[in-house]
Amino acid sequence: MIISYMSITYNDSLQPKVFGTVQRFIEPCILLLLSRGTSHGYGLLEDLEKHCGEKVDIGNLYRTLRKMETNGWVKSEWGVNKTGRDRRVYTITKSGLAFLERAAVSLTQTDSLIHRFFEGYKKTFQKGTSL
Amino acid sequence: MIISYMSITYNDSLQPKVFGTVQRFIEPCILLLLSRGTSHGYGLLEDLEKHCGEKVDIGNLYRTLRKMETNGWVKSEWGVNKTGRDRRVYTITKSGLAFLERAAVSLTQTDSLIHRFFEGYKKTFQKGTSL
DNA sequence: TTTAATATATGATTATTTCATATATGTCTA
DNA sequence: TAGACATATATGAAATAATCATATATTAAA
Repeated sequence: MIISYMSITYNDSLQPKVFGTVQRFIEPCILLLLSRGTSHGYGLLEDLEKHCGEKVDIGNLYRTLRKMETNGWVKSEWGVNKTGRDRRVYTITKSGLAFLERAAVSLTQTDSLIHRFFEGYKKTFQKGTSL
Repeated sequence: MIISYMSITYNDSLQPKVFGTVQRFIEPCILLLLSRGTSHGYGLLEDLEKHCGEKVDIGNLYRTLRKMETNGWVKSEWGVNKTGRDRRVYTITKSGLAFLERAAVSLTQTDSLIHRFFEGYKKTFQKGTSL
């Protein structure tokens, strides 16, 4: 999932490149959405972009869903779709809910780490510095 | 840098494994420390663990410093050390300060993304749910 | 009929992190 | 003085994660 800051990359390209994402942040996001009701890959894509305000790599999304099923956090089955092609519909499992809970706790730590950075940053740069 | 949440991994191992870190978070952290004064790799290791409260992979730290030098965010030179072996001493550059600023802005976005997740999470789970 | 939207998926590559290991210097202690 | 330990820098190899490109199928609309 694309979040966070822009920068030049390490490679030769002069193109600015997005980086600084929270690794595997998409997983708790998916689980949160599925905890409200079953959904399918493409539907999750739209919800993730709406709720997170960020672009999601569609290939990554489908691959992640399969991996999450391997982990036992979700289960899927083909659902008939009258208005289009059939969809693989995902449901959250008990194990998935438990992971979501752990992820939330852990993201609190991530959050406080970022805030610790901000505190230090403000302390250093807030008062009339040249930069 | 080790932060964030624990989980089982995708592979066969049953060992819990740390994941969910903010990618390349160590870079703005290093730059913040260097903006306060020059330092060397091992010294930064200690400061990062003290200020961030987290373990840092030493190999990753040294490699990152070299990459940051390639990017022009820091410059280094060998400094004589009377009490031990010589150290490679790093100084932040103007370009490094500029990147630090951009990173801070970007981390604000990361932060608000995590908070948006928390809001949704609380809305779904706060009121007397079974889980 | 061809374009677009919906829908799922994988191959290949790149990026990033972690784990293991190698090297060097200085201090302390048995 | 030999060995252990802390300090100090660094790279090889592997694992992990994300991105980019592409393939396929279905339906609606132009």
